[in-house]
Amino acid sequence: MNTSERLIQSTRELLWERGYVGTSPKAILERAGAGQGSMYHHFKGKPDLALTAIRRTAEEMRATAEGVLGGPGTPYERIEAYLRRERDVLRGCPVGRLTMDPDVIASDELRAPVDETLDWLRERIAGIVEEGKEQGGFAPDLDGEEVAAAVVATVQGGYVLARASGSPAAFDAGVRGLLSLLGSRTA
Amino acid sequence: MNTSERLIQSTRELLWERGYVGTSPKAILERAGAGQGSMYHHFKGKPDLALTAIRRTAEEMRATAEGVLGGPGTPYERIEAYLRRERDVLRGCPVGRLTMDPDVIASDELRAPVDETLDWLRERIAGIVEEGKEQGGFAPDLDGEEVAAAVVATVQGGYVLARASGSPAAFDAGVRGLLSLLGSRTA
DNA sequence: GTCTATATGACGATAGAC
DNA sequence: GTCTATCGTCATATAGAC
Repeated sequence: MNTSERLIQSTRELLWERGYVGTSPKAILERAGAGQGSMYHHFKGKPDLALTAIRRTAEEMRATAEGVLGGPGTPYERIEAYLRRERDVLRGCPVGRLTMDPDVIASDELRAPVDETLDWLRERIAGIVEEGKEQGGFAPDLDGEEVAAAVVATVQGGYVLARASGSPAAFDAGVRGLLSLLGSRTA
Repeated sequence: MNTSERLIQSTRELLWERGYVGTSPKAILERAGAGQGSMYHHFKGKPDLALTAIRRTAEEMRATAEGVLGGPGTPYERIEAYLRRERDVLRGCPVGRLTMDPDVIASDELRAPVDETLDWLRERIAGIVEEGKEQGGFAPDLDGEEVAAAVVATVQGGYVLARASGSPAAFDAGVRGLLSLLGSRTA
């Protein structure tokens, strides 16, 4: 892996672990095994490198989600598969956690990939719910966008509960709770 | 308000806006209109002041939630009131946001009030769900703890969606989505 | 391209005057 | 109790050698 790529990967890891405000160029360089000069040769500065890293992470998360949501099964099963997919729960969501970062929220450019990713996810799930309504799997009075927002929020909030308690149990409980409500609205 | 109290209030505001890592003693002092000496006279340092501030915020959040959850109405109505209660959605949750702060998670002492508050909230709501099951308002196959986790997660995750998009709409959609699922399980 | 050296200011804390 | 002065370190970036 070349230096530029190592810088991006190190930044992705640190943004996930410590957020934007908590990540210093120095820490990135140490992890990447590079000197100051390399970073400022390949990138304009910390925001530029972070933007590249965030875009990469966002792309990857989208691909992972699509792998489950676009898989086989009924609409309910695909949403269940998304909710139950294996996660490193205590690490939190590498995209969602950035919404708690003041510098990310203050910058339209840094916030954009976060917004686009979560928006895409909600739309994707909303479409699946609508599909389920047509097929008769989901109750026709459900609103796809609303249920999708609840699904994504349960995941994002599940990370919060898990990290607060230091255990993935609360995440899993929330998922089971939502599925128990959703499952009863299926045929 | 005395200096000690001003320091606590300023810290509470900054922790909400910028988190622990993003809040410097200097910023606290400027907002409180105090000098360095005052802070180190009243508190041992940044972690000590932050702990005091977090405990205060946690207490207040608990009281606010109890005001709604302990109010009148059926179990469903009280949970609905909690979910729909007025919030400054784009500011996020002053307690939940701390779970994304690496230094808070790394310190058992700083994490404790966060954990206790969210845990209390889940237990409180779980009890209301169980109450609803006994009264026949909620379907008997529901698990109180699981539904409670889904309720709290929807709120915490709703903040994430709202902040990502820069609009409270996604929070409201998630709440409506969850209520539409929960409402159909009531008598 | 990558490195080290350097600059400027911020971070978190201490010392000691008043 | 509150203030200013000072400290050693880190954050972010630039300069310029190799």
